Amino acid sequence: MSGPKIKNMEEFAVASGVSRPTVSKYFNDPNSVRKTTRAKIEDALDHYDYRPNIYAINQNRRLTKNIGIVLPFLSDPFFAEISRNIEALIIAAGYRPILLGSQSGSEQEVENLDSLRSIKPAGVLLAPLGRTSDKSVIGAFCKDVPTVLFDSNIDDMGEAFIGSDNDQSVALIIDYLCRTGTPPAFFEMKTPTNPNAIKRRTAYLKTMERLGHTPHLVQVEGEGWDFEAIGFREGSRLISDRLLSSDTVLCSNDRLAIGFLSAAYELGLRVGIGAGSALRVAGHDDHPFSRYTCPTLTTVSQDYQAIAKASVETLFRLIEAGERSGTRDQTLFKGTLIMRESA
Amino acid sequence: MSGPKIKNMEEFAVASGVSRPTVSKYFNDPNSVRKTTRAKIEDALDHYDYRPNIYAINQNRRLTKNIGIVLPFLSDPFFAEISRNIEALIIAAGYRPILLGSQSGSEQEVENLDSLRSIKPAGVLLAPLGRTSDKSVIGAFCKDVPTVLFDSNIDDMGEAFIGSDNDQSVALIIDYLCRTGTPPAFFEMKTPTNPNAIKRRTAYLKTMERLGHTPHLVQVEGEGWDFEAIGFREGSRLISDRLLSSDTVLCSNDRLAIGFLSAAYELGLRVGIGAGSALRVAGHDDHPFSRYTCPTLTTVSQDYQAIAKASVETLFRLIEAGERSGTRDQTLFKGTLIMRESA
DNA sequence: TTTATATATTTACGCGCGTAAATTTTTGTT
DNA sequence: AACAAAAATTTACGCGCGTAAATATATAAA
Repeated sequence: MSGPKIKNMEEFAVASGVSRPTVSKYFNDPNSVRKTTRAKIEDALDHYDYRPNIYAINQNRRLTKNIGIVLPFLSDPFFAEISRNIEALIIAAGYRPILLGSQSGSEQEVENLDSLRSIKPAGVLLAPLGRTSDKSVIGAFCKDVPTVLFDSNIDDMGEAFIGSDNDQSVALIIDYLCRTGTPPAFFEMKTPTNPNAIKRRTAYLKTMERLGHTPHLVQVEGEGWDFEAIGFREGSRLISDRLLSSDTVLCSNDRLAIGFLSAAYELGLRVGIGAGSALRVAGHDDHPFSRYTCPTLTTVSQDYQAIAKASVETLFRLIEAGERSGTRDQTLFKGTLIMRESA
Repeated sequence: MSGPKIKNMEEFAVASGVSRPTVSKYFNDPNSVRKTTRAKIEDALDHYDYRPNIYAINQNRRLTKNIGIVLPFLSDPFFAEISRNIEALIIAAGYRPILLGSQSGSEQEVENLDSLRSIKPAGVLLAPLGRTSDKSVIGAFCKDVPTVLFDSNIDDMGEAFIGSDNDQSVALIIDYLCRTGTPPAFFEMKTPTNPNAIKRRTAYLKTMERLGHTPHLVQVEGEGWDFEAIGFREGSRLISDRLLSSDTVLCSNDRLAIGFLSAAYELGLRVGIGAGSALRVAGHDDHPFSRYTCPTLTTVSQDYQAIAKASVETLFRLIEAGERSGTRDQTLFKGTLIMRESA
């Protein structure tokens, strides 16, 4: 790590006793050069610490080693967890993750794709905003850049979709709730922010019908990503005004449930499965915090790791194939029932 | 947005009827060209949609428009919130934020700085791991790249430090707790992961001494960033085994407190300020979730927005000055007492 | 050893843009 | 209308690297 400063690949080639094109080849893929040559280069590498100029590399390669990751909202623990997993896998594969969040809406989503385009990424992992996404822009982008959609599907866009099976997971928890008590009402936002909400609503209606129960949607006002606040505010209102038609509430996601539970606690309403409880509350996602609510939250887990792993692997398969497959795979992971104290 | 495809600045210059160097000047700073020229360019801009190649630009500029942001842990809600604020400010200033997390330790922190270096950033905002950071590497980095430290200080490194005043905030909440009940024990990890923990411990000891109370440190085992789990596990143990010497517990941060509260709830121990409560629990940070715990968490807030704003502004002042100031500013924001139900 | 094959070297060009210097054109002032 | 100042143009070079083609050398099999 000492020696005179190395300015560029030319100088480094001289220092290592190898020609520049060969050095270039090495950095492109260390295994593409002979063992003895590799040794020379790597020997020089820990004498002179040199790194090829990233911009010069990317300017001349048609494809970079950049992988774009576009998420609806970086601060949501679900997406934070997903992105952590995805980033680790991308780095392990020798690529560079570029993480972008579309928090302020579809304009920013478009802007994110635009700025990714100018970065010439090898591929992109996109969790679209969903309902509010600009479909035509996303469609055009997917045509130009190998893109795998995850978390939230948009029909026929991207080369594949990886997500969780909302039909299955919602049916699973409804089934459980019905077996152990009153059929649940469904607590959600009227115009939901998070991508899977509509799917879950539909799944709720379908499952209730199948089981022969009358569905009951509780659709509350609220916008943005501050779900706990919405769950708390609207939960308080529903409880105080006795607007709940069932003693069992299934929330569209755990963050709403967290707010709801907090409201119930504050109003002295006892939540849980035990005798003496007036209300059961369940969620969806197995959010990192759902095991620390009071009472702990019964929910359906999404398999974060599996979704991350499958998404990354699918994208790399796509990149390495170098061509579009023609078909569009959909992989849906099943949810698992997480039985805790709240329902 | 139509017309024939534009490949490079040369072609775009022809299309807009302006010379290439002038176009280059425009993209560098739109206000540096005459109004009529700017009009021509911007006119062409929405006919031909062209964006300069980012890699070619950055290769030739000694300084890019990239700003690095290095955080200890991206999934921690505190850092998620901080980064959201910082990113918005950087984009608003016409720069490009590059967000990196050092979750797996000091090696990754070093790697992050290394990879930032190769990106020729105009400046870097660094929230170091703290105790475990490799000081010599960080010191060398700060010499080469304009760097502002925030959240966690390392003596004499970087051009400035922005953080919160742990002495003040810890004193504030201890003062409150003492006025309203028993002096608090201090609940923390024996070898803390998060950067400010040691400062808070010291502040606790100092304040207790000043107030004439015997301090009581409750230092528990645990590693990593899963603070809620540690708070829950160790909280359960302390409560079950009656190891708490005080009926008031101040947690080193809100996430530990969240786990602790959950443990207390599960064990049927009533937490709060009201009569009939056996324990008071307080936290530190005003974590986004602390208002939804049961009971809601009394804590000291850190001014996320102020820290983000001051950090970014300090960095830009540094960048625009173009030189090192010689002095090293420290800005410490005061905490505010957030009185809720838990203490 | 000879021979076929794999790998390295030499040479040369191009990527898209920043930027400097000299020159020409435009602008605003008197 | 004349002039100085400001801005645009022309010309030319360089950044650090990818990559292609022709050639030379090293390796492994015969």
